[in-house]
Amino acid sequence: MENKHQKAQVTHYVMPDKRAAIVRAARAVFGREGYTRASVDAIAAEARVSKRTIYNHYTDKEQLFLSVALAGAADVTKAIGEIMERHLRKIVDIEEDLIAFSLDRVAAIRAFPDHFALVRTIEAEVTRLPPDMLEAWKEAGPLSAHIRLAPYLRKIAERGSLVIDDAEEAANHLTLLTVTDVNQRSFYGAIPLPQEQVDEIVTKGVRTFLRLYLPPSGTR
Amino acid sequence: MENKHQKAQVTHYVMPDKRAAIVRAARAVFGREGYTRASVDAIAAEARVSKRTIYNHYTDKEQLFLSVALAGAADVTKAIGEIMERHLRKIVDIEEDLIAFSLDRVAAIRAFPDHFALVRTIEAEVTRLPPDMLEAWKEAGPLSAHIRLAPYLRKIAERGSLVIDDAEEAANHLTLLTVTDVNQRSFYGAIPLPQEQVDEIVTKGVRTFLRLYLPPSGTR
DNA sequence: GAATAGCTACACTGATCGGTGTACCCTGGG
DNA sequence: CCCAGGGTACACCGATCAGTGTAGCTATTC
Repeated sequence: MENKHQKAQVTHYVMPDKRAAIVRAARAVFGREGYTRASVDAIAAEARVSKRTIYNHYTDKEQLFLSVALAGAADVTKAIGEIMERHLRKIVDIEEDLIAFSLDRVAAIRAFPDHFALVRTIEAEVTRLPPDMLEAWKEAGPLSAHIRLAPYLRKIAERGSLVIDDAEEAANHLTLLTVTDVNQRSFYGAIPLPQEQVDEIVTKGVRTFLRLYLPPSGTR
Repeated sequence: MENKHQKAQVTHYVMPDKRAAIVRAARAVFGREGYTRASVDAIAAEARVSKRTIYNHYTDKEQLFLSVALAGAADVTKAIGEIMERHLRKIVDIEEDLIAFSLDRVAAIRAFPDHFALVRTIEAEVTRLPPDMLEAWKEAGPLSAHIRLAPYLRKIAERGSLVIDDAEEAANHLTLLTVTDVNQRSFYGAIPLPQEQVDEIVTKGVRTFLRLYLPPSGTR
């Protein structure tokens, strides 16, 4: 236990970014084990931090969990926002761009495996969560992704590439036909789908979406 | 089964359908508390049964859980099969019938609250489940609902009310646009949606489905 | 009326875990 | 040089829980 502060390399007691280490570890352990199974001792070990330190930063196991859940949702929302901006700001080929966007969006889920494992835990614990916390989480996470997609679609429709009257509904449809379908089959990536299957679902999903929203003929 | 030939109220040690009582109680407690939180003592109490009896019927907490999960999936699949048969055998008005079907299908979820609470637990524990058990559960439950819907749609298409080339894909689309949407927003009914909102989602979902699959003009 | 099968009550073990208290240690600042 | 703040190691408490063992009860069957 003392072997770390010996010579050097192990940047241990150096940073007050203990907090960040705790958050990362908690995300991993909560995701891996679920809320009840996850022991604070295990989180402390994974964070290379003493259990006492955790309780100096957080009053509760529950508060730690909620804090981590909210932070993760914000991270993911931000990442997805960037993906939207990257693919949907300028449309070249509507089908290609929507497919590329959706593939990246799906890939984002697999880029945050710990967080989405934790999402499954949240959904399981949903009845035991403080209602205001649940609301806050929904808004920081899943809801915000929806709401932020709509304006992009609206703008694309204004340029004439799509025919949309209810942009939020359209956003919902695109999400259901791609991300939700993949998530449901892969349990948010916990039981991963082969990439080719993901490609197929997303491609077909976007094409189906376009059957709903593509202008009838040659409006450019 | 045997509880009737006794006069008195407390139908306690009368029946060997202890098993049924245990299953019901386990479903409720597992659903309410999640796998880890649920204590075998609590299940025994809820089943009005001694803990020892549970361990005489099931080797394990885990085996009990899996057994209950499989049985519940079968129950729900059967119920949904009946709903399909009731609404989709004979089509009168395709829109009305699909809406009525989907509303009943959504209602079925709220008719088995314990089971779907347990579904959320399964999804959370998915990485800790024996893979063959997960496969068996998927096939007894969610997958089978999909697969059994497709033939109905195919038959409807043969009669000319819909234009479908891939019936399984169409079934998937109908499910995504109605049941999945509702489930996702309500966490499988754990945080219930107001009925009017359910009606709206389902109605719009079916109409969107019909935009995809309704024959172009007057093919009767 | 005896045996059998299923159930119950109850006590117990071993382990885990949330949370706390405490004495000590390291570091940087004045 | 000393002090304060944050970290650590460690021991501890009380509670919960899976699972077992056992002795005794009840009803049915032969």
